[in-house]
Amino acid sequence: MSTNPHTDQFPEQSNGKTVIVVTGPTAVGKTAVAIAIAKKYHTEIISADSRQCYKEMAIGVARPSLQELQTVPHHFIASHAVSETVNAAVFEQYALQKAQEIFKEKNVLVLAGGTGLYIKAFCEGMDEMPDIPGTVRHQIRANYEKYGLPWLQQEIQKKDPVFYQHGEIQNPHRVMRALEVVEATGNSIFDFRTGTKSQRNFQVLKIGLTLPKDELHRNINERTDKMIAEGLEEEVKSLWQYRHVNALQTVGYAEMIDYLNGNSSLEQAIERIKMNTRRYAKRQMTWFKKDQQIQWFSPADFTRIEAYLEKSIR
RNA sequence: GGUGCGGUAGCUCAGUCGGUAGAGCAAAGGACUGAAAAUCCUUGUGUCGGCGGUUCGAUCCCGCCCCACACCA
Repeated sequence: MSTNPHTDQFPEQSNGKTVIVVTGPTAVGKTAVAIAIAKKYHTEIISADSRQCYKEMAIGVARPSLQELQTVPHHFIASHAVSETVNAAVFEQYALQKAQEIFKEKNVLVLAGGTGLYIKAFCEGMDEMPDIPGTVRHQIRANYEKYGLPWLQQEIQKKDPVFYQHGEIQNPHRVMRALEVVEATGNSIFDFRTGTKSQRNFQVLKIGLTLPKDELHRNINERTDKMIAEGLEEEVKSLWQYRHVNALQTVGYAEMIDYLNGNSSLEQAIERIKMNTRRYAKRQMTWFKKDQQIQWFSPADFTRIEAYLEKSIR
């Protein structure tokens, strides 16, 4: 009998290939551990970070250093433009494609990052969803800007009463998504969400990194101060024309934009970056705690991580 | 030293015509399948500065003390 459910993930399909997921809250120390694992297995890293993929954003998203990026090949880092549309589905396709390429030469690869939804999309897949014409999406957003949440709720009640009853109707993002799906297809978004997990032809091992809260907060504070010292303000200024795109709706950027708009002092902006990063880390932990496949380690405990991997990789 | 104004939740403050108190922010918990570093939901007991007094009953009134700020000497 097995004492470890994770090694039994996809017994038939594992095919001798293994994806080592390295995840955990922001500023916990994922980069160093991921690189150490990748070096040990002479393989590559696919980032699972929804912000480090933008080539114009480096300082504020804590992109790995040039030296780190040269040590081990990285993918989905500085790979897209801030003006491009990147989302969980785009990531799934991109990462799966990269994984296939890497698996031609190697038996192991590392997927490292803190975006829980992206990791889930990679490991379990997402349901097939219809393409939404850009005009439909823009029209809905424009109306939301103009008339607010009540308009969205009214529309969804008319067009998708089931969602109105069971969906998150306080959440503008979710209502807009549901609305664009009914408008484009005539069907409720619930009809497309089957929740079936895709079978992958690789074994998945999930390593979660965690630290006591006070240590994590110290890391966050130090890293924020470092970002400022390295020129976050200049980076944000250089992206000024993009300040409204989704990529810039990011901790570190939003607060600096506020400051540059004259809505706060630099000191206030820095404090708010630290605070919002703490909150982000908390939200990440809320997501990860539910994932029973994750094996938790301290980032400093590489010996135990190695031992776990050695006994689990097939 | 004198006068004035304060001392209420981690912070900023409201309030109780005397019946043991409430907002914002912070914080905590949670949700989340095409914006996810986003977005959304839930949660408010604290010697009402200290010690006495009046009162059936004081955080509220009275006295003294401590602390902060301002002004006058």
